[in-house]
Order: sequence, then C-alpha cells, then structure tokens
Amino acid sequence: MNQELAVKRLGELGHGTRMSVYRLLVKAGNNGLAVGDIQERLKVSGPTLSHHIHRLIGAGLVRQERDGRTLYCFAELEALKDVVTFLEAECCTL
Amino acid sequence: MNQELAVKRLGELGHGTRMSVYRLLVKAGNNGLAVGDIQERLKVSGPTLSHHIHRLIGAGLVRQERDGRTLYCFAELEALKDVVTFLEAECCTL
DNA sequence: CTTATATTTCGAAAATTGTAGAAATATCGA
DNA sequence: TCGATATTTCTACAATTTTCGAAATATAAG
Repeated sequence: MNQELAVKRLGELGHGTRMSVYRLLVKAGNNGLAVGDIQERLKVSGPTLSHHIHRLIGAGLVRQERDGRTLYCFAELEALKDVVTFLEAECCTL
Repeated sequence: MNQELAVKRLGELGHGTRMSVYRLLVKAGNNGLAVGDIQERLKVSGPTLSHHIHRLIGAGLVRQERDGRTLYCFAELEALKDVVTFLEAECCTL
C-alpha cells in the first residue's frame, strides 16, 4: 500500500454520504445491498448515489454484482484494512 | 468518536500534501517541525502550506507552538488513533 | 413488442477546494 | 528604531466536487 492509494481511499471515505454507504455495505456483509436499498436508507437522489458508489468503486473500496435488474454492492473489506495498516505503520510514530 | 469527526479527519488526510505534512510531523515526534522546515521538504508555497496546516489543525490532527519567530508543528497522534479505532470498530464487519 | 423496474449517463449549476502573489503581522537582533 | 526572518492573511482565479433533473440503458415480465 503506497501513500497515493491510501490518500485516495481516505479522501473517498472523507465524505459523509460515501462513509454511510460504505458502513451500510459492511453491515450488509456477504449479502451485499442493492443500490435501490441504499438509496432508500440514505436520502439522496439516484444520480448522486450512483456517483458516490462509483467513486468508492474507483478507489477499490466497493464492488458490484448484477442480478437481473438489481445491482448489488459489496464492501471490499481488505481495501479498508490495508488503509488501516498503512495508517498504523506510517502515521503512528516511526 | 462520531462519524462526522472521523469523516472530517479522513477527508483532511485524503490529500497528498496534507498527508505528507502529517507524516513528516509524526516522524519529527516530540521535537515537532517548523513550518519553514516543512516547506523546505515539500515544495509548496508558503500560503498554500499555511492553508493546509490550518486545515489539519481544524481537524485536531495538528497542534502548533511558537518559539520566537518560529512556529513548530506537532502531530496529534491520539487524533489519528481515534480515527483508526473508529474504522476498525465501524467499518470492518459488524 | 410493450411496459415497468433498476440504475446509469448526460448536462449543467452551485459550492468547495487548491493555489500562490502581494501585502500584512509577529518577533528577533543590531 | 530599523532591517531581517518566519509565517499568515487577503484576494482572486482555476480546478474539482457535489448535486440532481432529464434522458438513456439494461433487464425482466406480460
């Protein structure tokens, strides 16, 4: 994990809506959560939610799988764990 | 640690220059680092550096102490540790 | 094939962020 | 007091981000 990637992931999680999306996905676990379900829980428009989800995907923090008309989203837990490892190693006294 | 504060801190660290500043300060430890020394290491103008340092201060991640004409900056390690604790507790499977 | 559902892409406006030159402030030393 | 050093504040501009309505795409069901 290099600084550039860690910074990118931190930046994406440094936004209330995206953090809320990520936490919902973590809680949803292996079942994942449909985009529509996320939208129902957080109150944000479809286009806005889609935008944020795609930023999370771009940072490797979220993955999607389609099932028919429904797109399920999943948290990429390893991606966040790598960030935490980076922070502990590089930012907590050296 | 609530989500709002965690998000704020994550957002501030989600910027290359600010992350570099923070890491330099962590490495500097109890001696801290003068603003001028930071500026010498990272290549960025005074006003820009000042701006970023003040954002880190606003998030509680950095503290300053003046000694004569020199302003020393210090990393607030506990602030980051709290963020890490938040991430581990809230974002790594529940 | 037509309609309904799920989600994205397009396009555009408002807000925020990042940047640095110029000027201002703070402190020291002569 | 005057000049030098350290840093900030002011100001303004460019770039990015955030947001969402409208239109487009994808898939399923009838």
